[in-house]
Amino acid sequence: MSTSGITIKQIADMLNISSTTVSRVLNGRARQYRISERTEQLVREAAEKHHFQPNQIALNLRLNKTNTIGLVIPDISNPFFANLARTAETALRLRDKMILLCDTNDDTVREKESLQLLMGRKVDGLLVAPVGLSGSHFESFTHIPTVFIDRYFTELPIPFVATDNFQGAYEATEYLIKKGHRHITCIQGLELTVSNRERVKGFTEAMKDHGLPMLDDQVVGDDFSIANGHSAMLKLASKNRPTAIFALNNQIAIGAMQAIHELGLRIPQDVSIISFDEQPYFELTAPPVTTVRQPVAEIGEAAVQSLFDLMEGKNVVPKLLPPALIERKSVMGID
Amino acid sequence: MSTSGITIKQIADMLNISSTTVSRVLNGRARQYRISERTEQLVREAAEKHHFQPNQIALNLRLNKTNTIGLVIPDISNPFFANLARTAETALRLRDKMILLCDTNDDTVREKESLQLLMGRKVDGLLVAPVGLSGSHFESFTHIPTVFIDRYFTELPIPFVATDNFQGAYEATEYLIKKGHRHITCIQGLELTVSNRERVKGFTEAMKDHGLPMLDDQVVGDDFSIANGHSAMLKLASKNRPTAIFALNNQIAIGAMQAIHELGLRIPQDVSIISFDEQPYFELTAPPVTTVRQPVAEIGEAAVQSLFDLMEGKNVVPKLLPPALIERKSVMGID
DNA sequence: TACCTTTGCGCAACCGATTGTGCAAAATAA
DNA sequence: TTATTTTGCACAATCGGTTGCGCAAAGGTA
Repeated sequence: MSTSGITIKQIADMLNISSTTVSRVLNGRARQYRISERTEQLVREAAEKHHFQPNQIALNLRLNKTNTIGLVIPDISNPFFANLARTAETALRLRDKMILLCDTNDDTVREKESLQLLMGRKVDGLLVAPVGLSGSHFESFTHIPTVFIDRYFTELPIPFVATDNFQGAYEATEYLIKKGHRHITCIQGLELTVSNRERVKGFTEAMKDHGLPMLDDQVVGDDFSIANGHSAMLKLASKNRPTAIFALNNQIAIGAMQAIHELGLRIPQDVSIISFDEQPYFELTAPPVTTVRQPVAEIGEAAVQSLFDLMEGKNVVPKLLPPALIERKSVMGID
Repeated sequence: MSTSGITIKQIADMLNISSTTVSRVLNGRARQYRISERTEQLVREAAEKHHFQPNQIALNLRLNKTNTIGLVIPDISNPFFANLARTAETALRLRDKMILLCDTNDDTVREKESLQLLMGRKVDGLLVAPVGLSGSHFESFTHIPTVFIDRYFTELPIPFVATDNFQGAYEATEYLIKKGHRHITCIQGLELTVSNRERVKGFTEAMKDHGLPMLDDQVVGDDFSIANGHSAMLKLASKNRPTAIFALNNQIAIGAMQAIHELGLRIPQDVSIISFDEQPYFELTAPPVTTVRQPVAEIGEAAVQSLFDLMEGKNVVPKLLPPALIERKSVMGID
């Protein structure tokens, strides 16, 4: 019935005491400020009876602290980020923080906008998977504790927690090469992201280390979507089809596989595929997909931990967590 | 460099004017309050120069409005809810609202806790996929605009937007029956949710309408997780194995299929399967899975629209959106 | 009785904005 | 010149809490 909860002042008026006293009782400072036991009782009962809930907004303003963390990610519908969000939510809940969610759609404008909005809302900290390669617009944010997740900028003094994308991509590529593949195409995601760049680097480095020439069109595609995987694969098949595809995330892999099926090609006989981002269903596809697993839960938890360390003024070092190759049936050995 | 953004008062002091004037200029009320053009210019320049961003917390308190919506869902890592979250985020961003995200893990305690927290933060509205069958704890929340998504309580005067779960389940079951299946087992999710109950109802109703007896253990399982699908399927296979499985969401389907594979059984020759919740990868599994598609984007958008109608005092009617059966290869015809 | 200590609590400022009202100075009219 | 209107802006309350400090009344001591 109460329109919006009772206030401390209303309780005070009911009991004919000051709001100061009510506040002190409800904050457990009754003893400290010599509030009589009788008054304390009365206050507690009234608060209980009317389901008193302190107005966080007022608290935020007074204490200059919102107990809120901004989570800025490119795509919550991408299971990788959804899982990250979940572990972060859980970890933050344990620490009495809530999440303001921003989905940037990997759009720089939307990202900047989101950061502005979160600043205005005075979040206590930021967890962000940034778009772009330079991160120049983060320099004006150095005063608010920020931890990058999944993507980062090494030239900025902002800690990050991410998969060792280079290593993961290198191993995946090496795996393909050792299986005898020479003509491998990498379908990449958004070029303007560090995770993509590192993966591409791992790919090219492995190719080079094994003496394989990098051809034109050996890295194709332009974002982390299913649609991109799909269209890139269609194009690839129409030309000089590679024997193996390295999909730089789970969405791209789905799209590529859809295209392969549509074309009536078989995996892995006609084309092999390996994907970044392990997902439960990769075990069930036809055939099960060999993937590079990212330690999602570890990333989420470590990021939250780092953020809290940062907020407490501790020194925080960036973390690159090791990926793991999960071998299944989507890559054929050739000779 | 600024520790946390400049305030209206600081601008006022710099220009030797009052914060009132600054506020009025920045709110475009200069003309209305007869601020001179010169003063207006000075204020605008100062604001621009120092990247003035109004403190939303102060605004919230003063205007009694937070431009924040609470999104309360059971599991953000479930792609169904992740997609819902994404469409909601986009729709809300267009309307200048942000999302406070709560993942309840389908736990009543966590849900209540989340609602309390969101109340304290004075969200302008609530989008929630509730746990439980009765929703009694929502009665004390009637004063804050709320729209249920995916799940709901018809006895409460709170509008909802959801799939017509009964119809979807009925059609799926009927499809199995028409394919000749007689021994069908339904692996359900959390019994204490309306969506689950409606789906189970659709299942049993279809069975009854087609004169098929309901046996013991014809509905098994207890939550919407992969683990549940997996363990339920293992148990089912060890006894009197049904010819078809109806998985009540995508996660359960994944788990069940994993189990089927582990057991060395074939889909659909040994056991057919049909799932709720269309997902892109269901097209790629071995075999592609026949599913009931929920109109996720429509639900998300309609829910946000309903919430705004509610906040504007309009009359809002509950919406049950039609599902669609997507036929693939995971159900075998038998005779 | 006079003085000191303890008890119990309230006053008022503050956080950063918005907003109704008031009021001097300047401009205009009579 | 005087009265009136217009211009240009500031004061102070308000939102709902927290917190440093002050102070009267009660109790204790000499």
